[in-house]
Amino acid sequence: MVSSRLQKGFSRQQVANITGLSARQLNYWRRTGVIEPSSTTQGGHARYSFTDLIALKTVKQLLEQGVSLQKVRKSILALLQYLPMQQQPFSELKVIATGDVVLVFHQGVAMDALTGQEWIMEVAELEKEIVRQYPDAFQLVVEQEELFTANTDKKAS
Amino acid sequence: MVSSRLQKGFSRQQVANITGLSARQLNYWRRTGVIEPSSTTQGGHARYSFTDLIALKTVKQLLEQGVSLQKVRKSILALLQYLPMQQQPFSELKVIATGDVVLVFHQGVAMDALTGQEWIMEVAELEKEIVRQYPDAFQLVVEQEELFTANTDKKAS
DNA sequence: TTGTGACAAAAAAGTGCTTTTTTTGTAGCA
DNA sequence: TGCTACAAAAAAAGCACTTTTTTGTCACAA
Repeated sequence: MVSSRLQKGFSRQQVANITGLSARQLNYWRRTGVIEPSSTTQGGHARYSFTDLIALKTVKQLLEQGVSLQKVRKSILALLQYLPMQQQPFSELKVIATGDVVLVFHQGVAMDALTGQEWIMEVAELEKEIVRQYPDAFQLVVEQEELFTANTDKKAS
Repeated sequence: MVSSRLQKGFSRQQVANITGLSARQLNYWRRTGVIEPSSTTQGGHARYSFTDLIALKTVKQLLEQGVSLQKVRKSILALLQYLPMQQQPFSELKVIATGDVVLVFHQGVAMDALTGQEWIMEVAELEKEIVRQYPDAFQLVVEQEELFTANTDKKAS
Protein backbone atom coordinates (compact mmCIF):
# COMPACT_ATOMS: atom_id res chain seq x y z
CA MET A 1 0.00 0.00 0.00
CA VAL A 2 2.69 2.45 1.02
CA SER A 3 4.69 2.11 -2.11
CA SER A 4 6.77 4.81 -3.65
CA ARG A 5 9.79 6.27 -1.98
CA LEU A 6 9.43 9.45 -3.90
CA GLN A 7 5.96 10.59 -2.95
CA LYS A 8 5.50 13.70 -0.91
CA GLY A 9 2.95 12.39 1.54
CA PHE A 10 0.26 9.82 2.09
CA SER A 11 -2.75 9.74 -0.16
CA ARG A 12 -6.25 9.49 1.18
CA GLN A 13 -6.50 5.80 0.40
CA GLN A 14 -3.15 5.04 1.97
CA VAL A 15 -4.16 6.86 5.10
CA ALA A 16 -7.43 4.98 5.15
CA ASN A 17 -5.58 1.68 4.95
CA ILE A 18 -3.07 2.62 7.61
CA THR A 19 -5.43 4.17 10.12
CA GLY A 20 -8.53 2.10 9.53
CA LEU A 21 -10.60 5.20 8.91
CA SER A 22 -12.81 5.36 5.84
CA ALA A 23 -11.74 7.48 2.90
CA ARG A 24 -15.09 9.18 3.16
CA GLN A 25 -14.41 10.17 6.75
CA LEU A 26 -11.09 11.66 5.84
CA ASN A 27 -12.81 13.88 3.33
CA TYR A 28 -15.36 14.99 5.86
CA TRP A 29 -12.80 15.65 8.55
CA ARG A 30 -10.72 17.58 6.12
CA ARG A 31 -13.66 19.72 5.09
CA THR A 32 -14.90 20.34 8.62
CA GLY A 33 -11.55 20.98 10.20
CA VAL A 34 -10.86 17.96 12.36
CA ILE A 35 -7.58 16.99 10.75
CA GLU A 36 -6.61 18.62 7.54
CA PRO A 37 -3.82 17.24 5.37
CA SER A 38 -0.72 19.28 5.90
CA SER A 39 -0.19 19.61 2.19
CA THR A 40 -2.12 19.40 -1.03
CA THR A 41 -1.25 18.55 -4.61
CA GLN A 42 -1.73 21.08 -7.34
CA GLY A 43 -4.91 19.26 -8.28
CA GLY A 44 -6.27 19.71 -4.76
CA HIS A 45 -5.63 16.16 -3.60
CA ALA A 46 -4.82 15.60 0.04
CA ARG A 47 -1.34 14.65 1.14
CA TYR A 48 -1.05 13.61 4.73
CA SER A 49 2.21 13.78 6.62
CA PHE A 50 3.43 11.27 9.15
CA THR A 51 2.38 13.66 11.87
CA ASP A 52 -1.07 13.80 10.34
CA LEU A 53 -1.21 10.04 10.59
CA ILE A 54 -0.50 10.18 14.30
CA ALA A 55 -3.08 12.88 14.80
CA LEU A 56 -5.63 10.83 12.90
CA LYS A 57 -4.85 7.74 14.94
CA THR A 58 -5.24 9.82 18.05
CA VAL A 59 -8.62 11.06 16.94
CA LYS A 60 -9.72 7.56 16.11
CA GLN A 61 -8.81 6.41 19.60
CA LEU A 62 -10.67 9.30 21.14
CA LEU A 63 -13.78 8.40 19.16
CA GLU A 64 -13.47 4.81 20.30
CA GLN A 65 -13.32 6.06 23.87
CA GLY A 66 -16.66 7.73 23.30
CA VAL A 67 -15.54 11.29 22.77
CA SER A 68 -17.72 13.04 20.24
CA LEU A 69 -16.22 14.46 17.11
CA GLN A 70 -17.21 17.94 18.20
CA LYS A 71 -15.25 17.57 21.41
CA VAL A 72 -12.37 16.09 19.51
CA ARG A 73 -12.34 19.11 17.28
CA LYS A 74 -12.30 21.43 20.25
CA SER A 75 -9.69 19.38 22.03
CA ILE A 76 -7.37 19.47 19.10
CA LEU A 77 -7.73 23.22 18.88
CA ALA A 78 -6.92 23.47 22.57
CA LEU A 79 -3.99 21.12 22.21
CA LEU A 80 -2.45 23.18 19.50
CA GLN A 81 -3.27 26.33 21.37
CA TYR A 82 -1.84 25.32 24.73
CA LEU A 83 0.98 23.13 23.59
CA PRO A 84 2.55 24.98 20.70
CA MET A 85 5.06 22.40 19.61
CA GLN A 86 6.42 22.51 16.14
CA GLN A 87 7.30 19.25 14.52
CA GLN A 88 5.75 16.51 16.61
CA PRO A 89 2.79 18.16 18.30
CA PHE A 90 1.20 14.95 19.50
CA SER A 91 4.03 12.73 20.48
CA GLU A 92 5.46 12.64 24.01
CA LEU A 93 1.94 13.24 25.17
CA LYS A 94 -0.22 10.99 27.23
CA VAL A 95 -3.87 11.35 26.60
CA ILE A 96 -6.74 10.17 28.70
CA ALA A 97 -10.23 10.16 27.35
CA THR A 98 -13.49 9.24 28.91
CA GLY A 99 -16.71 9.96 27.14
CA ASP A 100 -16.85 13.57 28.19
CA VAL A 101 -13.33 14.62 29.02
CA VAL A 102 -10.05 14.69 27.20
CA LEU A 103 -7.04 15.06 29.44
CA VAL A 104 -3.52 15.65 28.30
CA PHE A 105 -0.43 14.91 30.31
CA HIS A 106 2.63 16.86 29.55
CA GLN A 107 5.63 17.46 31.74
CA GLY A 108 3.90 16.17 34.83
CA VAL A 109 0.87 18.36 34.44
CA ALA A 110 -2.63 17.24 33.63
CA MET A 111 -4.61 19.51 31.42
CA ASP A 112 -8.19 19.46 30.30
CA ALA A 113 -7.90 19.70 26.54
CA LEU A 114 -11.29 21.34 26.26
CA THR A 115 -10.82 24.12 28.77
CA GLY A 116 -7.07 24.32 29.17
CA GLN A 117 -7.45 24.04 32.92
CA GLU A 118 -4.67 22.37 34.78
CA TRP A 119 -4.93 20.61 38.08
CA ILE A 120 -4.15 17.53 40.07
CA MET A 121 -5.49 16.92 43.50
CA GLU A 122 -3.08 15.15 45.79
CA VAL A 123 -4.93 13.50 48.60
CA ALA A 124 -1.80 13.38 50.72
CA GLU A 125 -1.77 17.17 50.59
CA LEU A 126 -5.21 17.32 52.13
CA GLU A 127 -3.87 15.23 54.94
CA LYS A 128 -0.99 17.59 55.57
CA GLU A 129 -3.30 20.54 55.38
CA ILE A 130 -5.47 19.22 58.15
CA VAL A 131 -2.47 18.53 60.32
CA ARG A 132 -1.09 22.00 59.67
CA GLN A 133 -4.34 23.67 60.62
CA TYR A 134 -5.21 21.35 63.47
CA PRO A 135 -2.08 19.82 64.97
CA ASP A 136 -4.21 18.23 67.66
CA ALA A 137 -5.96 16.17 65.03
CA PHE A 138 -2.85 14.21 64.25
CA GLN A 139 -2.01 13.95 67.94
CA LEU A 140 -5.38 12.36 68.33
CA VAL A 141 -4.65 9.85 65.63
CA VAL A 142 -1.43 8.80 67.30
CA GLU A 143 -3.12 8.39 70.62
CA GLN A 144 -5.90 6.42 69.04
CA GLU A 145 -3.43 4.08 67.48
CA GLU A 146 -1.69 3.63 70.79
CA LEU A 147 -4.98 2.94 72.47
CA PHE A 148 -5.90 0.55 69.72
CA THR A 149 -2.66 -1.33 70.03
CA ALA A 150 -2.96 -1.47 73.79
CA ASN A 151 -6.55 -2.66 73.78
CA THR A 152 -6.33 -5.15 70.95
CA ASP A 153 -6.68 -8.19 73.19
CA LYS A 154 -9.43 -6.65 75.32
CA LYS A 155 -11.76 -5.74 72.46
CA ALA A 156 -13.70 -8.46 70.75
CA SER A 157 -15.06 -6.47 67.81
CA MET B 1 -12.10 23.24 68.70
CA VAL B 2 -10.19 19.98 68.75
CA SER B 3 -9.82 19.83 72.47
CA SER B 4 -9.63 16.65 74.48
CA ARG B 5 -6.79 14.22 74.15
CA LEU B 6 -8.95 11.41 75.35
CA GLN B 7 -11.82 11.47 72.86
CA LYS B 8 -12.30 8.57 70.52
CA GLY B 9 -12.94 10.53 67.36
CA PHE B 10 -14.12 13.81 65.95
CA SER B 11 -17.64 14.96 66.65
CA ARG B 12 -19.88 16.28 63.95
CA GLN B 13 -19.27 19.89 64.91
CA GLN B 14 -15.52 19.41 65.06
CA VAL B 15 -15.54 17.86 61.62
CA ALA B 16 -17.66 20.72 60.35
CA ASN B 17 -15.16 23.22 61.67
CA ILE B 18 -12.15 21.40 60.30
CA THR B 19 -13.49 20.57 56.87
CA GLY B 20 -15.72 23.55 56.27
CA LEU B 21 -18.69 21.33 55.56
CA SER B 22 -22.02 22.00 57.23
CA ALA B 23 -23.26 19.81 60.05
CA ARG B 24 -26.37 19.22 58.01
CA GLN B 25 -24.32 17.88 55.15
CA LEU B 26 -22.50 15.50 57.41
CA ASN B 27 -25.81 14.13 58.67
CA TYR B 28 -27.17 13.71 55.20
CA TRP B 29 -24.02 12.18 53.87
CA ARG B 30 -23.98 9.81 56.77
CA ARG B 31 -27.55 8.75 56.17
CA THR B 32 -27.24 8.39 52.40
CA GLY B 33 -23.90 6.67 52.38
CA VAL B 34 -21.42 9.21 51.07
CA ILE B 35 -19.07 9.15 54.02
CA GLU B 36 -20.20 7.43 57.16
CA PRO B 37 -18.40 7.96 60.46
CA SER B 38 -16.20 5.00 61.18
CA SER B 39 -17.54 4.74 64.70
CA THR B 40 -20.53 5.74 66.75
CA THR B 41 -21.15 6.52 70.42
CA GLN B 42 -23.58 4.45 72.43
CA GLY B 43 -26.09 7.26 72.00
CA GLY B 44 -25.79 7.04 68.22
CA HIS B 45 -23.63 10.12 67.77
CA ALA B 46 -21.13 10.15 64.95
CA ARG B 47 -17.41 9.84 65.61
CA TYR B 48 -15.22 10.52 62.61
CA SER B 49 -11.70 9.18 62.33
CA PHE B 50 -8.76 11.02 60.86
CA THR B 51 -9.16 8.98 57.71
CA ASP B 52 -12.79 10.06 57.56
CA LEU B 53 -11.61 13.64 57.67
CA ILE B 54 -9.42 13.09 54.65
CA ALA B 55 -12.21 11.37 52.81
CA LEU B 56 -14.54 14.24 53.61
CA LYS B 57 -12.00 16.79 52.44
CA THR B 58 -11.61 14.82 49.26
CA VAL B 59 -15.33 14.84 48.66
CA LYS B 60 -15.47 18.54 49.31
CA GLN B 61 -12.83 19.15 46.70
CA LEU B 62 -14.65 17.00 44.20
CA LEU B 63 -17.82 18.99 44.77
CA GLU B 64 -15.90 22.19 44.26
CA GLN B 65 -14.60 20.79 40.97
CA GLY B 66 -18.21 20.43 39.86
CA VAL B 67 -18.72 16.74 40.45
CA SER B 68 -22.22 15.99 41.64
CA LEU B 69 -22.74 14.27 44.94
CA GLN B 70 -24.26 11.31 43.20
CA LYS B 71 -21.16 10.81 41.13
CA VAL B 72 -19.04 11.28 44.21
CA ARG B 73 -20.98 8.55 45.91
CA LYS B 74 -20.45 6.21 43.02
CA SER B 75 -16.80 7.16 42.76
CA ILE B 76 -16.13 6.46 46.38
CA LEU B 77 -17.72 3.07 46.08
CA ALA B 78 -15.51 2.34 43.11
CA LEU B 79 -12.47 3.62 44.92
CA LEU B 80 -13.01 1.33 47.84
CA GLN B 81 -13.88 -1.49 45.53
CA TYR B 82 -10.88 -1.21 43.24
CA LEU B 83 -8.32 -0.01 45.73
CA PRO B 84 -8.89 -2.11 48.80
CA MET B 85 -6.42 -0.49 51.11
CA GLN B 86 -6.83 -0.86 54.81
CA GLN B 87 -5.73 2.02 56.94
CA GLN B 88 -5.18 5.01 54.67
CA PRO B 89 -7.42 4.37 51.70
CA PHE B 90 -7.22 7.84 50.25
CA SER B 91 -3.71 8.95 50.78
CA GLU B 92 -0.98 8.37 48.20
CA LEU B 93 -3.64 8.91 45.62
CA LYS B 94 -3.81 11.62 43.06
CA VAL B 95 -7.28 12.55 42.00
CA ILE B 96 -8.38 14.50 39.01
CA ALA B 97 -11.90 15.74 38.69
CA THR B 98 -13.58 17.64 35.95
CA GLY B 99 -17.31 18.16 35.98
CA ASP B 100 -18.25 14.70 34.89
CA VAL B 101 -15.30 12.47 35.49
CA VAL B 102 -13.32 11.44 38.52
CA LEU B 103 -9.94 9.95 37.75
CA VAL B 104 -7.66 8.29 40.23
CA PHE B 105 -3.96 7.83 39.80
CA HIS B 106 -2.34 5.05 41.67
CA GLN B 107 0.93 3.33 40.92
CA GLY B 108 1.22 4.89 37.51
CA VAL B 109 -2.22 3.86 36.39
CA ALA B 110 -5.13 6.16 35.70
CA MET B 111 -8.51 4.82 36.61
CA ASP B 112 -11.98 6.14 36.08
CA ALA B 113 -13.45 6.06 39.56
CA LEU B 114 -16.95 5.61 38.21
CA THR B 115 -16.37 2.68 35.91
CA GLY B 116 -13.11 1.25 37.17
CA GLN B 117 -11.76 1.40 33.66
CA GLU B 118 -8.07 1.90 33.37
CA TRP B 119 -6.33 3.44 30.46
CA ILE B 120 -3.75 5.84 29.35
CA MET B 121 -3.18 6.51 25.73
CA GLU B 122 0.42 7.16 24.87
CA VAL B 123 0.63 9.03 21.64
CA ALA B 124 4.19 7.91 21.14
CA GLU B 125 2.88 4.35 21.08
CA LEU B 126 0.60 5.14 18.18
CA GLU B 127 3.62 6.41 16.36
CA LYS B 128 5.54 3.20 16.96
CA GLU B 129 2.54 1.16 15.97
CA ILE B 130 2.38 2.82 12.59
CA VAL B 131 6.06 2.30 12.01
CA ARG B 132 5.79 -1.34 13.03
CA GLN B 133 2.95 -1.98 10.65
CA TYR B 134 4.22 0.19 7.83
CA PRO B 135 8.00 0.49 7.96
CA ASP B 136 7.91 2.41 4.71
CA ALA B 137 5.98 5.16 6.43
CA PHE B 138 8.91 6.12 8.56
CA GLN B 139 11.25 5.75 5.64
CA LEU B 140 9.07 8.25 3.91
CA VAL B 141 9.30 10.66 6.80
CA VAL B 142 13.05 10.55 6.78
CA GLU B 143 13.14 11.18 3.07
CA GLN B 144 10.69 14.00 3.42
CA GLU B 145 12.82 15.66 6.05
CA GLU B 146 15.86 15.29 3.84
CA LEU B 147 13.98 16.82 0.98
CA PHE B 148 12.73 19.57 3.21
CA THR B 149 16.21 20.41 4.44
CA ALA B 150 17.58 20.34 0.91
CA ASN B 151 14.89 22.59 -0.47
CA THR B 152 14.70 25.11 2.35
CA ASP B 153 16.32 27.91 0.41
CA LYS B 154 14.42 27.17 -2.77
CA LYS B 155 10.96 27.31 -1.21
CA ALA B 156 9.49 30.67 -0.34
CA SER B 157 6.50 29.52 1.73
C1' DT C 1 -24.98 19.19 71.62
C1' DT C 2 -26.52 15.90 68.49
C1' DG C 3 -29.89 13.36 65.97
C1' DT C 4 -34.56 12.96 63.76
C1' DG C 5 -38.45 14.41 61.13
C1' DA C 6 -41.03 17.84 58.40
C1' DC C 7 -41.29 21.51 55.15
C1' DA C 8 -39.23 24.21 51.48
C1' DA C 9 -35.94 25.94 48.07
C1' DA C 10 -32.15 25.08 45.03
C1' DA C 11 -29.48 21.92 42.31
C1' DA C 12 -29.03 17.90 39.66
C1' DA C 13 -30.62 14.14 36.96
C1' DG C 14 -33.80 11.82 33.99
C1' DT C 15 -37.23 11.94 29.78
C1' DG C 16 -39.20 12.56 25.44
C1' DC C 17 -38.89 15.25 21.48
C1' DT C 18 -36.70 18.10 17.89
C1' DT C 19 -32.71 19.74 15.56
C1' DT C 20 -28.04 19.28 14.22
C1' DT C 21 -24.01 16.66 13.19
C1' DT C 22 -21.74 12.78 11.31
C1' DT C 23 -21.36 8.99 8.38
C1' DT C 24 -22.12 6.73 4.24
C1' DG C 25 -23.66 6.15 -0.54
C1' DT C 26 -24.06 7.51 -5.27
C1' DA C 27 -22.96 10.00 -9.43
C1' DG C 28 -20.43 13.39 -12.33
C1' DC C 29 -16.07 15.13 -13.41
C1' DA C 30 -10.83 16.06 -13.53
C1' DT D 1 -8.13 7.69 -7.95
C1' DG D 2 -9.79 11.65 -5.70
C1' DC D 3 -12.64 15.73 -5.24
C1' DT D 4 -17.36 17.84 -5.26
C1' DA D 5 -22.24 17.86 -4.67
C1' DC D 6 -26.64 16.01 -3.42
C1' DA D 7 -29.09 12.82 -0.44
C1' DA D 8 -30.39 9.61 3.17
C1' DA D 9 -29.60 7.07 7.48
C1' DA D 10 -27.50 7.00 11.99
C1' DA D 11 -25.67 9.29 15.93
C1' DA D 12 -25.24 13.11 18.86
C1' DA D 13 -26.63 17.41 20.82
C1' DG D 14 -30.22 20.71 22.56
C1' DC D 15 -34.29 21.78 24.91
C1' DA D 16 -38.30 22.07 27.78
C1' DC D 17 -40.28 19.55 31.29
C1' DT D 18 -40.71 16.42 35.26
C1' DT D 19 -38.68 13.97 38.96
C1' DT D 20 -35.18 13.19 42.24
C1' DT D 21 -31.52 14.73 45.14
C1' DT D 22 -29.37 17.92 48.16
C1' DT D 23 -29.26 21.52 51.50
C1' DG D 24 -31.21 24.75 54.84
C1' DT D 25 -34.22 25.92 58.62
C1' DC D 26 -37.09 24.82 62.33
C1' DA D 27 -39.15 22.16 66.20
C1' DC D 28 -38.59 18.51 69.27
C1' DA D 29 -36.40 14.47 71.69
C1' DA D 30 -32.36 12.14 73.76
